[in-house]
Amino acid sequence: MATGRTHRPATRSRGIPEATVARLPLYLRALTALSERSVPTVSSEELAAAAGVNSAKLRKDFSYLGSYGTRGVGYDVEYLVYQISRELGLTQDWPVVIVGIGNLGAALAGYGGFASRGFRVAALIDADPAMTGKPVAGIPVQHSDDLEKIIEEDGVSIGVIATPAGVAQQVCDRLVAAGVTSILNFAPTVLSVPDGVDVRKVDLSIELQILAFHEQRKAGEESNAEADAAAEAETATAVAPPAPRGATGGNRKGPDGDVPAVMPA
Amino acid sequence: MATGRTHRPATRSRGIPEATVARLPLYLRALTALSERSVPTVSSEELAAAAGVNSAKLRKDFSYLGSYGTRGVGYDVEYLVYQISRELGLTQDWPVVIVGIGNLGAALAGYGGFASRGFRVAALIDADPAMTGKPVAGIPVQHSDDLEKIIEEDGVSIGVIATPAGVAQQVCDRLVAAGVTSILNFAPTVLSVPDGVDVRKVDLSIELQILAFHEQRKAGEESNAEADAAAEAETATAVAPPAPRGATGGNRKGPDGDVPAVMPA
DNA sequence: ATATGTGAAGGGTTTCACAGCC
DNA sequence: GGCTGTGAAACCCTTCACATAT
Repeated sequence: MATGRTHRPATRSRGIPEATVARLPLYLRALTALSERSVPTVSSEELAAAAGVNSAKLRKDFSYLGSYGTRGVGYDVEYLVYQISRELGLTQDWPVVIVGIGNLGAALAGYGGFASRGFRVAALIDADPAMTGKPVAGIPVQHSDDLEKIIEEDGVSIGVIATPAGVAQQVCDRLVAAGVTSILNFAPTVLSVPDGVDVRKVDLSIELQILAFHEQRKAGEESNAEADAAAEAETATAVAPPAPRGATGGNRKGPDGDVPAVMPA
Repeated sequence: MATGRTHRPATRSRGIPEATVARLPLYLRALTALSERSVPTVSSEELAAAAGVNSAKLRKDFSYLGSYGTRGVGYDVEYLVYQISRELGLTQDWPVVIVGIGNLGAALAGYGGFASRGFRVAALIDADPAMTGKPVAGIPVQHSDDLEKIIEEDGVSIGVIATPAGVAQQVCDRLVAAGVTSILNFAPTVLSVPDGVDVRKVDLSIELQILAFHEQRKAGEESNAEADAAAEAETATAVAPPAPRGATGGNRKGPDGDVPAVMPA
C-alpha cells in the first residue's frame, strides 16, 4: 500500500527513542542561546526550563546519548551543543531544495533558522516560467523542468514541498525518483512514498483545529452562559447535520451530549 | 515557574485522548475530499488509507466520539464530517489575528485552509508603521498599537505569532492580557503563558533537524563508504568539539562510537 | 458475508524517587 | 549539599483479535 510513513519503527534509531529525537532540537536551541551568552554550564533544571520541558524528561533524554553531565555540577554547554549537533547530524552540511515558491516557499527560503543549523538552500524550484530566474531571498528560482538535474548535481537528499496540494504528490514522486529520501511537506495532503523515505508534515490548518478543540472545551466549562449562547448562535450559520444513512432513529449513542439542539428533525 | 505548556493534562478532554484529537483534522480533510466527490459511505479501511493511518487506530479514534458507523457497511461521509466538525468546534466561527506580517505572516494570511475550516482572519497586525494600511491578501494591516482594541472588539481568542523570536514573548503577553487563550507560535522560542492558555508551536527548523537525524542514520547503514567519507570530510569545516570542563579524559562513556576521529586532543 | 466497536495485550513515553558521584 | 543517571511505576497510545451488529 505504501502510504506515507512519518515515523519509522523507532527500534532503528540506535536505541534513541523517537520522542527524544524530536526534543533534541529544542535542547540545542536553548543551549545555543546559553552559549551565545557565554554561560559555561547548566543544570538539568535550568536547561529544562529554557527548553520548555521538565527536568526528569531532559535527564532521561540525555541518558540515551551518554553520560555527558557532571553530578553535582550540571552540563557543559559547549560540549553538549557539540554532542547533540553530532547526534542530529548537523555537523555536516545538508543541501535542501524548496519546491513551490509562493508566499510560503519564499518565507522558507528566507528563514534564518536553516543556515544556522547546517541546512543550505541549494535551490528554489517553481513550475511557473514567469518565476524562473527571479531572485527570492537572494537565490534565483529555477524551473521545475530541471528538478532532477538539480537534485543529482547537488547531491540533495532533503526536499521541502510548498506547492499547492494538487501537485504535491507528483512533485514528491519526482523528488524521490531523483534521489531525495527525506521530505518536509507543507501541502495539506497525505504523501505516498516508498519504504526508506521519511516524510514529515506541517499543516497549519491542523494546528489551528487542535487549538479550536481545546478552546471550545474551555468555553463550555466556564459556566459562562453568555459565551456559550453566542457560540450556539453562530452554529446556526454553519454545516447542517445530515442524518446517517438508514438511521432508524433509535440506537445512535453519542458519548453523552449527542447531537445538540440545533439538529433538525 | 509558568513555562509554556503545550498539552493539557489530557484527562480533561471529555475523555478524548490528545492523540485522537490531533488526528481528527486529518480524518476531516479526507472526509471532505470524499464528500466533494459525492462518495456516500466509506469503510474504516478506505478512510484510513486516505488519511494515512491504519484502520484499527481510526476505529478506536472514532469509538471515542460515539458509534457513528454501521457494521457491515461503513461510515456515512456527510454525517461523519458533521460530527467531527462539531467535536473540533468548527461549526462555529473562530476569529483569528495574525501578528507579524513578514513573508510567513503574509503566507498565513493568504492560506486557503483557514477560511474553509471556520477560521476567519479578523486582523493582520504588524509593528512596522510602513506596513499599516497596506493590504495583504486583501486585508489591511493594522498597527500593533491597536492590538488590544482589535482583540477585544472582535472577541478574538486565537492568536498566531509570526514575528521574529526576539519580540514573540512580549507579543504573547499582550495577546494573553487582551484575552487570547490559544496561541499558535511560529517564532523559534519557548513562550511562557499562564495556566489556561494553550500554546502550539510550529518550528520549521526543528522538523528539518529531525529529518536530518534519520537521514544521517540511513547514510551510515548503507555500508556506502563513499557517502560516509564525504560526510566526514565536511565535518572538518564545522563545529569543533569542545572538551567537557574538568574532563579527566577517562570515564566519559558514549553509547558506542563515542567522540569521532575529528576530535582534537 | 462484511465491517464496526472494543476488551485485552503490547510498546512506548513520562514521571517518580533515589542510588551514585562530585 | 547538590545534581546527574536510572531502575521501577504509572500512564498513554497502538495493535490485535474477535464479539457484535447489519
